[in-house]
This record gives sequence, C-alpha cells and structure tokens, in this order.
Amino acid sequence: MPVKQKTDEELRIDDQRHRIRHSAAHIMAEAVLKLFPEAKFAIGPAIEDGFYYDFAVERPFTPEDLATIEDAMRETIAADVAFETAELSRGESQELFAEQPFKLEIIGGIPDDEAISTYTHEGFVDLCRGPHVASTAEVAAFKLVSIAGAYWRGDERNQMLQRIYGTAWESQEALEEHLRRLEEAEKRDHRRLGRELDLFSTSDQVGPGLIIWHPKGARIRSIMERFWLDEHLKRGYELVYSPHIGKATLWETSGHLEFFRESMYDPMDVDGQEYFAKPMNCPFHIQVYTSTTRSYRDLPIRLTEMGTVYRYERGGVLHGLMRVRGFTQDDAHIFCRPDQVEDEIVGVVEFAFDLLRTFGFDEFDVYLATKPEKAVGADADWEHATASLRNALDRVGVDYEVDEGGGAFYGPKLDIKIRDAIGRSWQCTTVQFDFNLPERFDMKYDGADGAEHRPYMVHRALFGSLERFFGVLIEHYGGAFPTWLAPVQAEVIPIADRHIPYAEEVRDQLVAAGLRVHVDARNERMNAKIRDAQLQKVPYMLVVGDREAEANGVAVRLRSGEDLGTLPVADVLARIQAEVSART
RNA sequence: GCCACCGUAGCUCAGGGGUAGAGCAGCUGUUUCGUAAACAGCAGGUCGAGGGUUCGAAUCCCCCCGGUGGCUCCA
Repeated sequence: MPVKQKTDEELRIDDQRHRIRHSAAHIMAEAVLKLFPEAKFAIGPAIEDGFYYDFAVERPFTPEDLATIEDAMRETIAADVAFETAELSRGESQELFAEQPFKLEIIGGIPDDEAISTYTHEGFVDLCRGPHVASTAEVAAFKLVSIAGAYWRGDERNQMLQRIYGTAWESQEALEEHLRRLEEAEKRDHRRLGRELDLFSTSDQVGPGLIIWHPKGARIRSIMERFWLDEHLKRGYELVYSPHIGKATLWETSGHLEFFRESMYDPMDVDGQEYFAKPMNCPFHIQVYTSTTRSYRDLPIRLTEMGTVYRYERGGVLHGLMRVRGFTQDDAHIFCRPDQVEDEIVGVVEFAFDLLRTFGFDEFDVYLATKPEKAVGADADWEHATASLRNALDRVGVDYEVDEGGGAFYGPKLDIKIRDAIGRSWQCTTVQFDFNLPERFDMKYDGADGAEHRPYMVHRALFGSLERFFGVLIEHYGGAFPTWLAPVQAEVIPIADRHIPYAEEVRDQLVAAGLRVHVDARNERMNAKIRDAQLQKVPYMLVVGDREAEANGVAVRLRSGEDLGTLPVADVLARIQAEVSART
C-alpha cells in the first residue's frame, strides 16, 4: 500500500524530462507565433509524458497545422539555441506582454513579493517560472499528438482556447518506447476487447451510455456477483432489492431533487404522480430501516444491493464502460451507533482490500477527505466520524493521503484507488459518512437509556460501479481473465471430425464437474482452432486426437503457449478446479 | 454541453461529383489435418439519418444522431 519511493536516478530523469517537456512547450509556442502571428498565448505546462500549450487563434488548428508546427519546431531544435532567463519588475513585464491578455492576467495573479521571470530562446520570450533545459537541442525527441478545445483556466464560462498536446523525451528510443506503451494500452482498451471477446456492446438503437451485456460478459459478471454476495453474507450484510423508480416526494425528502437534479432524468407520470428513475439506492435502504422501530440492540444493520441507478451524464463524457448513464453499484448502507463506527469502518476497509486483491489488484492509493467549508451535521459528529476513519486506517495499517476539505457536504469520506497492470489508477471503493439523510428521514433507534437516538449512516461501494470495474478488469488482464473468471475455461479441440464424439465426452465430464467448456467442432484445421482459442484468450486448450482418445486423456496447451503434453482428463479437471477455488 | 476529428459490408479499411471495393468474418462445397490462419465458390451495402446544391451526391453544403481525443462536470 505504501507508495513506492523513487530512486535518485529516477528523480533525476523526472526532472530532466520535466525540463524537456516544458521547453518543448515554449518551442511549440514560438513555432505557433511564427505561423500565426496574431495568436495569443495562455499557458503551456509540462504534463505526464508530455506537454501542451493553449492559444487563442483566429481559426482552430487542423491536423495539417500540426505537421507544419512540428517542422518549425525541428528547425529551432536543430539551431541549438540557449534558453535565457531574466527577472523583470511588474511594470516591465506588463509592458513586455502588453499584447498578450492572458499573460497580463497571469501577471496580475502573481503576488507582489514574488519574482516575475521570463525565459527566452531565439527571440521568443515567455512569462515563465522555469526551469528549462540549457539549449533547444536537448529536446531530443518529440511529437505533437492532438488538438483539443480547452477553457481558459478550466472554467467553461471562459473563452475556449485551442490546445495542442505533444509528447517529448530525452531520446528517440524513449519516445518510441512511449509510443509502444500507448499501443499496448490500446490493445487492452476495454471497448476493443469488449467487441473482440464478445463481452458487451452499446447500441445506437438503445442509446449512448447504456450497456448491453453479452453472454460472455454476463457470465463474468455473474461470477463476480456470486462471489460478491457470498462475501457480504459472510460479513453480516443482508441482501435487499429495491425498485428502479420512486415518487418525487421520496427524492424531495432525500434532497436529491434539490442537490442532484441535474443528474436525474425527467420524471414520468404515474397516475398523476411524478416518479423519478433512481440515481441512488440510499432512500430505499432507508425505507428498510424505518419500516419498523429499531433498538440499539439491532445495530449495526448492514444492507446491501447490486442497485442499478440512472444518472444523466453529458454526451461528451461518456466512455465505454467507464462512464455510462445506467450502472450498477455494489451498494451498501451501514446503520450503526457512534460507538460502533470505527469497527465498522475497519471491517469495510479490510473487506475492500480482500475483494480487490481477489481481482488481481495489489497496489492501492487511499484518500481521506475531511469536512468542507459548506457542510451539514454537528461538528462533534464530523470529528468523531473523521477520527473513526483515521483510526480504522491506522488499525488496518494503511498509508493514506488527507484531502483537507475534500469531503462531501454531508460527511467525510474515504476513497480507494487501484493501480492496474500498466500502472494506471482507477477510483473504485468509496466509503462515505452521511449526516444528512438520517436527519431528513428522521431515522432513529431506541437507546439503552430509553431515549431516541439518531443512527450513523455509512454509504459504501467496493467495486464502485460494476460496469466500470468490469472495464478496469478487462484492461488490467488485457482480456486474459484468470481461470476462475474466464467465460470459457477450456476449449476442446478435436483434430479431425472423427474425434468430435470423444471431444464431447471430455466436455461433458468437465461441464458435469462445474467447468465452462466448449468444443470447437468447426470444419477447421487444428491450427486454426488453436489460433482462435488463443485470440479468445481461453486459459486451457485441450487437443484431442487418436492418441488422446486412446489414452482417455487430453493434450493440454495453455494460453501462454506452454505445452503440458497429454494428461488424463481427471488431472486436468483437478488442475482447473484448483485454480478456480484459489481464484486464480 | 463546448472544441477538433471521424462515421462506407459483422470487423478493419480503400474509394472523394458519373449511381460501390478489398481482406478477415459468414454461407456452400472439397479437404480430415498434431499445437497461432487449408482451398474454391457464393452471398452480403437505402455509403449514420434528414434536408439542400447539381442533369447527376457515398463524395460538396446545412442540420440531426452516434463515435474518438480533449475541456468542463463527476453525491
């Protein structure tokens, strides 16, 4: 869980790359100025793997412009000119950038006691804190990647600027390595694998952001759900189910219509009453709680549901399984007494790590978000809840970062992000206190003291959204799901048609033992069947020919390409079953 | 929602004012094969939808829908 410390050498390279990228941004700005003299400059920082620069220009850039700009940049780099820095007074800098409104705005935002510096190369002066490389030639390898619109200062009320993204490296090899990594990521893209492995789709006819699970994807999902349910039952959660719509009054009480309306779909009319599709499950779980009086002895109550919610997302943000309009949360609500929360949080955190590890993730980043400016609930409750989160994390022995003021208005929260096989980070688990809903729904329990008390309420989702988690899983495994999850665990490959009956016998034996097995009885050569099974990333290929039928065995090939030779069917069964029970 | 780009067969793509093409997949036939693609034939398209310009539009223009990369948003 601790974040890995970088070595001195790694830090040196990071610094060098940062300089290169920042310098590349300047060189690009200079090239743009040469080609578009009227361009106004905004900002141009180094970012992960590259850089960008934002410009206000008469017309948007085109892909052809990128090539022209690249050429101009190459000239500057070939000229090997030095970067020179200077410190200016406020007045001098304002004079220098008199024609550059964005720069003037930035200068206006620099505190009086801070120095204003510029970096200059080849006559191009930019307001800049630095640092840069000594000379343009150090930008050894770069490539302009894409054009995008971007709002000035990231605020959509502001002017939209034209942003050019580029990548830059200390050597041609490093650039090529980066491009290879991008290709690798593209091969893992869950949208591509979703189609190639026939896992899911979306349809124009259904609508964007709405996922259609195909048999193989649904198979994996059902395995995930079964495992999920077993683990919850083991840990004292109770399963509930709730409807997909609820009356407007419910959402008024919960406050969703007041605070979340822009993410909710318009209501439908049912017998003259307005009903809304649910954007969250909590109000329903609260109904379970409030359906009867509760005693302090009943607590904690842990209610869980795979609840499908619908939220309006703007068209431009939809992305495969990662950002959708209808998704299923592995939701749970824990209602407990203040003296129970810390243990409850420990339980949730340990549960989350167990669950995520089972799905092959072992690097986590944990964030604790505390009370924001605007918040509901008593200070004492906030303090108690936040302390419980901290104590729980300490007890579990987790390193975490604190996001001061980053909590929701209704309670502090804890987020867990996972790192996938190629180092990308994904938000999954979230654990949130809620001081708002218990109040709004007037939840209570009878305490040992005979008085009524307000329970604590904790929302938590471990996968987060099943759709998104599935997308992350696909990319993490690159479609090669471990045996326990693989939609087809073994493909039986008869060499000639006369081996089909035996192949079916083998399949039947394995299926009877609970495995997912398919016979490739197509009129194809064995080589083609192996190729297709490889491309489908089936963990086991069981080749059967005369020899195997004779020996009552199968020739086992793994998707790694490894050939295990001929094994008795019973041995293969045992081997696969062992992997399934170990969840590998 | 905003900016840019894209939308041609199930998939990947070519064609870019004179009414459509390849490979793979599919179907049919032949072949019955020992660890990543047998061979042959056939079929498959209102060129995302609608409107306009034109003698003629897949091609040019407008608008809508969908996708991609960003921005913004993300209880």
